Amino acid sequence: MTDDPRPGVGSTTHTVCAHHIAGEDCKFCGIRLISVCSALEPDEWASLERLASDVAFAEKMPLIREGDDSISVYNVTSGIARLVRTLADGRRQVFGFAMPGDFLGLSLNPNWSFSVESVTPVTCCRFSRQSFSVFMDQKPHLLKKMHEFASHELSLARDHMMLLGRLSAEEKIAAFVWRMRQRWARVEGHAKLNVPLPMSRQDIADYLGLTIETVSRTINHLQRDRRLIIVPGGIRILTPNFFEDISSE
Amino acid sequence: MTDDPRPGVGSTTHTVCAHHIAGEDCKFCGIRLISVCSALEPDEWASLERLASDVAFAEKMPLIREGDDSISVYNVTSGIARLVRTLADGRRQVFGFAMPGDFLGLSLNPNWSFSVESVTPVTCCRFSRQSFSVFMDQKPHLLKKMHEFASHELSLARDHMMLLGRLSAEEKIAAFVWRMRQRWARVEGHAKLNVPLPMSRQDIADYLGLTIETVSRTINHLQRDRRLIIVPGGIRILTPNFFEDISSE
DNA sequence: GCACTTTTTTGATCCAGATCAATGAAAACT
DNA sequence: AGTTTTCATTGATCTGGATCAAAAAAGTGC
Repeated sequence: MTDDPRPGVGSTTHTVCAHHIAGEDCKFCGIRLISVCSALEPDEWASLERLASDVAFAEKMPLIREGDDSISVYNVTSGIARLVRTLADGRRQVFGFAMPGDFLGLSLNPNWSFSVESVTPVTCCRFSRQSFSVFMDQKPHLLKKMHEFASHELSLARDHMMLLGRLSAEEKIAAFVWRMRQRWARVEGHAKLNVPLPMSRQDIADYLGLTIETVSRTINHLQRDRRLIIVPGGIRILTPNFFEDISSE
Repeated sequence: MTDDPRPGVGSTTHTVCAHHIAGEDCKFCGIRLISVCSALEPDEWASLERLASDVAFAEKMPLIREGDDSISVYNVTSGIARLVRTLADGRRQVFGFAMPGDFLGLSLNPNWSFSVESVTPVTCCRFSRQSFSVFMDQKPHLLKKMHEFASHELSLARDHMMLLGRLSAEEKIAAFVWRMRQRWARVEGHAKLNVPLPMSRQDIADYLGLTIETVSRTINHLQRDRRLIIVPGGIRILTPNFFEDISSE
């Protein structure tokens, strides 16, 4: 085990999925302002901190398995993970990508209805569902924030239904690129034309209800049309208006 | 105006979308046990009642228009309505069907991100968003129930993403029929093999990401295979296992 | 009842995206 | 450096569901 201070780097191996990091301080947490914790006053962090443990996952590791009891809930602090459900015959649907500030376990269900797998190395702030639930019952602000997060997710889910049901392959890819740009903007505080896409083409296909071949062809077609450039680890947007128009239509 | 006692019948005309019904009593409300109101104690109903007004809509009337300010929120007490978004070029996606016990306005957004239109005559219990929000802040049980409803909707939305992204036309229709059966069971207290489908083929198509022709052909194909029978206003399931298996796969 | 509108069904044809099949390119390992 | 594995790209072909077109059925109003 190395002592590389970067989250998720050197802190795990391929044989160990997750390990505990000495509890860090909410005051220094990079996502405190964009996560559900933003509902809490500084003096409330101390009590929440006592319930939390930090965990790190190497890339391509399961954080949560569909059907498992929901023993823990998580606040993603770094990295990116996919929410996914697989049918008996292997067909897969990716519901979304969890990024820093996202909460896993918004619903109060006793077990998970989807799996979560790290795409990059991921670190999370983990709580036992039980103790988090008790804490929430004592803090109506936090419950209200959880409800805000859940309704925001519901709104994104409906946008995605529109995409899956009614957009063409090109429109799906363009909307996806634009959506990822907005999400990075939230995490990083500003929007860039360079959009990192750390997930595989297969993940993108399963998110958009396409095949890997169609995803590849469509992205390369957009490059040929000078709408974007494929760069290592992502793409660079050349014509923002094109993407914005398709996404807001 | 007639005095037909059935909800939504005779109480509206084609020129008037909605009208107020003399405030009724929560004690006699048929949906009090399945709606968000189930979070409240009998003595709390009185205070909620003071904020409520009953409204009725004729069939095929707009309850809510996408983009409008969210001035009111609604508890559906009878009838069925569709939640729908339309693109500039007319492509339409139906997000779901609101039935008795469903709440419209779970999210705290200041405006609506979809339209709601009555399919059959609909009656609702209406609240001003402002006063409902204040009431909710005073009743953490109610907030918790709202959060439960929102997370349940989110879970249904994810089921629907799987359907839209990865199921075949036949699977979509079968899953839809089974889902409608379960929803009626919740409203009526027991499941039946006769499944009323009051919405048009176009609504079903826009819900499932298909065309009206494919919906018609697929339902008729299932009838030819003796999986169901088309009956006036709906269908009758002949082989429940077939539908259950497809839906739970 | 009969004309008129709307909705559903059925048939013929087409095409966007799936499937099948290599090939290329980048990591990961020896 | 060379070998293996994984992932992305490209090409050829196929097909499920869309589109186009029309007939049948179910409402609606007079």
